[in-house]
Amino acid sequence: MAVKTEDYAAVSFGSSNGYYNHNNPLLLSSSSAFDFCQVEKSELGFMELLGVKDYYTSGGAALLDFPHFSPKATVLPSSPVVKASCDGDSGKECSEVLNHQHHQQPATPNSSSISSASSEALNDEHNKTVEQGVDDDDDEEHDEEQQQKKTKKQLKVKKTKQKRQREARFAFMTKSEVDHLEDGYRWRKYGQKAVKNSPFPRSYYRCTSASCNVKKRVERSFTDPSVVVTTYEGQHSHPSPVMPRSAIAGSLMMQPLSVSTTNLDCSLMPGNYLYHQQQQRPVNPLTSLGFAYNNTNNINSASFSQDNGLLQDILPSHMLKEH
DNA sequence: CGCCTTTGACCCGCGC
DNA sequence: GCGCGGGTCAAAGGCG
Repeated sequence: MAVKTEDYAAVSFGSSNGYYNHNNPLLLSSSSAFDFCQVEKSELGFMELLGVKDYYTSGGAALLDFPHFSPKATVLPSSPVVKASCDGDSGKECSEVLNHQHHQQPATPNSSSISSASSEALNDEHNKTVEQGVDDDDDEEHDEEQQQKKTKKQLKVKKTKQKRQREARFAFMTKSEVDHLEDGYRWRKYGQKAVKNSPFPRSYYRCTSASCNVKKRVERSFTDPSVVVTTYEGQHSHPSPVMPRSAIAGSLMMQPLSVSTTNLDCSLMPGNYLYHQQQQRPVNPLTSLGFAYNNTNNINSASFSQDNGLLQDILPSHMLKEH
């Protein structure tokens, strides 16, 4: 099956400890974005695939400058990272796909694709209210109305589907106790489906922001129930609504462990998640992983020094001792 | 009351 | 044409 390279930018990453398997059917079939993708091992780092020059890996784990994963989530690591080669043409690397997509769809908050999507949605809403405004007791006309509604609904579905195919998708595997990871955005669940050959259902979420068309799917790996596969689709047209001040303070406290992260190409990131980071605070991979972000976990400098929490999962012990 | 989840129904694409 | 699986809708209900 042929897939246009601009349609999908599927990125997955696995680990040296068995999460990635070249022949793993889960990785290829659990998300429809991967149905068409041939996954290959690559020497590229995950952040590199996304256009990030500086990143930090250690001991098979990576500190990704990524949306605020909940502290209970471990981002499954960087190396070896997989690249998705689409279109059955093994010569095409994922980085090319991403760049291609970047050129085609500049991820400015007011990109044409986003504004057209929202205007279409508005038009649909308008049509709906116009239809509902016609209150007729005649059964025949009522049936006709129902028919029209049905037809328009179908058209709407078709339109959204056409649009959907152009959205880039990014899939991530995280080791997490909770299915729905905190990533700094607000989501509304709009569906849940059983996944074939899996005891775990797949959940469908949509960004609650009015004009934002970003969706994500969350499912648990049936081969390893501790692994959650999250697939983002689309790009946020707004900054993250969840950015408490404690995150900023926390990022400063964490600075001894921070690494420089420069030359970031935000447009390549799922959900444009670096938007607020560049605007509001220094980039810090640790805060991005949620250490300083989620104040419900009361992670502060004191508790940090005593209990490293997720850091123990991510950082090798010798690194923790250094601080 | 607003926001969110749940869940059955529905639509669509695809393979046989 | 039919069945299956993926994705979405929307009414109903829960919760703070």
